[in-house]
Amino acid sequence: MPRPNVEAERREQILLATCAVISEVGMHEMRLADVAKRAGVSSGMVHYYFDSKRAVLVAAFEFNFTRSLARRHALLESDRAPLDLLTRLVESYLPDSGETLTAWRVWAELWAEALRDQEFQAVNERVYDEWRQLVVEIITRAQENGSARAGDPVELANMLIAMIDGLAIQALAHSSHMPGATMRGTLRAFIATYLAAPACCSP
Amino acid sequence: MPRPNVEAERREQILLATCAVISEVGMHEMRLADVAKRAGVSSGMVHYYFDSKRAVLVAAFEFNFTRSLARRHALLESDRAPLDLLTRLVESYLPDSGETLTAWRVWAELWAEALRDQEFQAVNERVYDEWRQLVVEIITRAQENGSARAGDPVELANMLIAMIDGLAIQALAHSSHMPGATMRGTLRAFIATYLAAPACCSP
Amino acid sequence: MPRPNVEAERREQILLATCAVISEVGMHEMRLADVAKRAGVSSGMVHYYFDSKRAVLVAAFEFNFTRSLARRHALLESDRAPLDLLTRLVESYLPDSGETLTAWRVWAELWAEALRDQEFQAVNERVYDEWRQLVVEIITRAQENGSARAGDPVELANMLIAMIDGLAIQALAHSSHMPGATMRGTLRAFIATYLAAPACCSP
Amino acid sequence: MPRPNVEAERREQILLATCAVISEVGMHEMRLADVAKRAGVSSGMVHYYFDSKRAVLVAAFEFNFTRSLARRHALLESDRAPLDLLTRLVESYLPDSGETLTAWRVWAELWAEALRDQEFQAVNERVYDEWRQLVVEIITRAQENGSARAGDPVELANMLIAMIDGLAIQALAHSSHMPGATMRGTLRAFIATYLAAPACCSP
DNA sequence: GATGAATGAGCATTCATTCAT
DNA sequence: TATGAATGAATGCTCATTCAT
Repeated sequence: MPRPNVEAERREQILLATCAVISEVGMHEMRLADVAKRAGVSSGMVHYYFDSKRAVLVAAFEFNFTRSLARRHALLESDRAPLDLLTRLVESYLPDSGETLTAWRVWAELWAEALRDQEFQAVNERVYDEWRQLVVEIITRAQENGSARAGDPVELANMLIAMIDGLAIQALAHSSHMPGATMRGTLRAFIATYLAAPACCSP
Repeated sequence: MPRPNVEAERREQILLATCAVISEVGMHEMRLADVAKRAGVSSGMVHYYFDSKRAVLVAAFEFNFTRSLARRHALLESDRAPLDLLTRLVESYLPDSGETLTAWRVWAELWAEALRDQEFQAVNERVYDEWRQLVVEIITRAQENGSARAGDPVELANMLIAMIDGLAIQALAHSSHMPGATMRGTLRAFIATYLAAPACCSP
Repeated sequence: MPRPNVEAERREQILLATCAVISEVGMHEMRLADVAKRAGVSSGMVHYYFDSKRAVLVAAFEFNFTRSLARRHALLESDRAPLDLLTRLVESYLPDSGETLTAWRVWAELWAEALRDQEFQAVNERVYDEWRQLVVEIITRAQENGSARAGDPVELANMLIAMIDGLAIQALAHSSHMPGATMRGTLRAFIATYLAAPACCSP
Repeated sequence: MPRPNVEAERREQILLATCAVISEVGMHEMRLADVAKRAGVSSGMVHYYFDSKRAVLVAAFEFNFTRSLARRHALLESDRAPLDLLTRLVESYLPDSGETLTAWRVWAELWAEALRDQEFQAVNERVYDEWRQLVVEIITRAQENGSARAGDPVELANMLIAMIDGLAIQALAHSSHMPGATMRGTLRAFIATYLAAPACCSP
């Protein structure tokens, strides 16, 4: 009696292993044999569920993003004040802890490859926009309750998420000029002194 | 009679070709045979001047940065007002024109690889800090003449250059949400509304 | 359902081809592609069963010795008088016939390489000592039944096997001064006039 | 004013270096660049004096033998009793000291290659026969003065020199069963108990 | 569904040889 | 004589992919 959804189970098993291997050695050094071994399946199995290495990678990038959001589900569903939520959300992306670090490294691989690969560009476009919209919405809510400065929320969101990415790259590359603390401080400063509404003018 | 500097000439010839190939196909798909062909030399010659493919890559990353700065030499030596200089400098990095685009793509490859390779990390650390210092100095001069807001110039520089990088990644990945114009507008907005001193208060 | 011993079969197939190629062109000119072609397998298959060319060579040297002994199994198990057995054994090593010639050439390659390679030294030590012990035992039995002269059987064996090797080298190098007949005659003379007990003195 | 015999000088310089390198890494791993560096000349120079790597090797093998004999000139010209001379000559070939060890290693390379190379076979034939004749003459003189047993001196010489070679191979391969002392003892025993005339029968 | 044996195209690297100087 | 820059053919090894079982 075939167990239901053995397919979904196997695919997740393989994609989890894929993300781990990408994070450790990069997508170019990643061998399907390593993925198979890590997932505890045979190499033939990987090809049974995915047409090619590239297909595994594409699926893994999507999977990486989906899990990344899922890990923040509780935070996003909490009823914190928008700017507080934004701060906590941003800080949850500091590339220091285990899962976040792995996810960042997978992200970085996707970016590098998306420079010249249309399929990866499409993945980036889709998931990165989902992430942008999330930030836009929070900023909009913050503007609505007066805690954020006025201005195009998309532009403000782009500033913030681009800054996160740029800082993360240096942090991930172990730059001595960008330890986690500096990254956190820089982002906090940006939110507090730029995104937040000026504490002025009140009577 | 030793031929003068044939070595320096050959190395530059090879590194120029290397950057072009990295930009086109990425460092992993780059073949030394392609580099040789593009440089118009034999494959053996590449190994005559460089120990390995990796050595070629490391040298190419340094070379890419050095040329990048050199292209901006005239701009940097001009006697523009600091904030104007900063704006023009930043805009010179919009990844649209030929050489700048090539340089960005090479940069992006270095970053992706620096996540897990110490030698590339060292290159990134060295050249990225040189770039950061350049921006820090301009911001400091702007603060000194009152055109930039107060605050830690290093933190302000980090915000700006991280934002440039993050926006550039999306632009380079051909995200429809980040065309060149949007990138330019976002950076201009950041400089004008955040870095620039508030145009207030003057009598 | 695992196919039975496909591995052992494939390895033997490859090692047989390896010995043939070593014999023909030497271990340094031997190409894994030649081995693969001769074994009727793909080049990748050779690497599937052996880690490296060196690993193939080491295994081939052992294989060469093992087969060499196996070919003499019937002779060694026969119930000939020890000295007669020794004579026939020695003569079976005249490097004239097909398989013996091939085996000698492989041996010679091992020796030359063992001068400066520890791994090959270990192989030589192991298999050459097995060969020495075989001769020692036969000489000992000959001494026990009075057909061989007294003396340290190991020293006598070393004299004999060293002489075989030294003569074989010249024979293999096609020296006009050491045709097969001369080699045979020299070894017979040594056994008859030195190893054999003096036929004297009996009352 | 060209110095006379700069050619002879250069050739010797190169051949000396060649023998050293062959002894250290073998003729197949020997690089002409290594030889040039060791000889203190440019790589182009080696090809100026020798047509090819093979030509260097052939010359080096001859050179190796000639020097080997030259080192024993004083011994051979001494007026020792033939059997004493033979013993000392044989012992001078124990592969332990510096120059003798080097010479043996070069010899061994020649042999291995002579198995399948006609040019090297010719070199071996020529110099090995010179060596054999030397031993034949000493044995003949020993027989003439009654110190050596009767018998075909060529066959006796072949036994002796083959035994030397066979023992040397194991000694050179660092076999734990054939240290220098064992090799010496075995050769002494052969000369004393086989080559020497039986000490019997004297009145 | 699942396995793993088998394939073979592809590439960095080495080095004898050449030749302009 | 002498140099060393330049060549390019040659090969061990990797790994995505296939497919018989």
